[in-house]
Amino acid sequence: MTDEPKPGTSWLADSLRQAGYKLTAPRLAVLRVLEAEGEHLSPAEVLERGRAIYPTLSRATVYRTLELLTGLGVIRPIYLGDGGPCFTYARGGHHHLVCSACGAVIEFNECVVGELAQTLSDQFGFQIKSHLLEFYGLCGDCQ
Amino acid sequence: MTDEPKPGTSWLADSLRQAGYKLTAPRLAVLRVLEAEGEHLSPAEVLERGRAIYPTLSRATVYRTLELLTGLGVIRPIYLGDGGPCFTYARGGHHHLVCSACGAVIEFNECVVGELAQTLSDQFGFQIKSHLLEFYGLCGDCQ
DNA sequence: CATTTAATTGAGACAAAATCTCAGTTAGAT
DNA sequence: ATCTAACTGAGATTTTGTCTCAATTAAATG
Ligand SMILES: [Zn+2]
Ligand SMILES: [Zn+2]
Ligand SMILES: [Zn+2]
Ligand SMILES: [Zn+2]
Repeated sequence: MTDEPKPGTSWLADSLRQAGYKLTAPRLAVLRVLEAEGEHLSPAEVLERGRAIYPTLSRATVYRTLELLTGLGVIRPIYLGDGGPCFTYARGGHHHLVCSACGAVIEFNECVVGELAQTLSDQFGFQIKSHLLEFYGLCGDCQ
Repeated sequence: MTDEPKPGTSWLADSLRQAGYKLTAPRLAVLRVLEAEGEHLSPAEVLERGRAIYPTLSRATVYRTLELLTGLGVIRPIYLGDGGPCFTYARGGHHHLVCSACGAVIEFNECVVGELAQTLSDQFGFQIKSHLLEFYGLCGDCQ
């Protein structure tokens, strides 16, 4: 028989477990939501989708779990200019062009911060896990 | 007689006027607050300080004015990890090291995105006015 | 497997932040 | 001076986030 895909085997779940937290059903629901679409999810969206998996999931647990994962540095909040915060994986980089006028967000891939990250790491004794590079301005349509 | 320093003569005021908006007393109060300390101001702080200048300033007007200036691309919201958004001038760059665990924010000055900005500008037809570069990780104390 | 215990939970009260409505006011054009 | 669309404050309303507490539960232990 092949190994059954145990629940709680993922980067996020491992992070929680290694930090000594319990892997409860409500938490696993939140993790599954984040893993299914780990980009730009607002707390409200996490709650809504999480309840599709675990119907009694409470708002408080969503906030508590997001806070927990943020503190562990595996996800992090960002603002996209359209209102409240949303959460994304805190791994590697996120690169956006954001239009001040219409709110459009374009993602790009070129990244130029590798060396700087190393320099800052040394200079400030900071252990860098991820970064966000955003340019603000006007998109073609809005100029 | 020398020219009296007319109200409504500033980068922010000029932006509003040129876009065809009225320069009202409540708006000027908000502008004065932003100009006095144009960094990292939350809407609540803007309201509080604005009322020291124009006592009946309303919360709604603060939000409306911040939204207006954001749409014009002269200020913009950023998230510092400590709660809600705050607003800063949308001119030049902002550079932060943010600790995921304790929320500490360190500012740095080295900037490496000039060329990339030009490239993206050309590639996407985007008119870039400002940028935000943030590194996330653990500060020396929290490692 | 049964017991134990501290971590975690949901519900709902609560607080804070943001949005909306509308009658009255005003900047700026004419 | 007049006019009018833009703008305003007050307060109702909605949305978002926090807190408390009794009940539940994961996981360690024997
Ligand atoms: Zn646009
Ligand atoms: Zn990058
Ligand atoms: Zn720290
Ligand atoms: Zn820069």
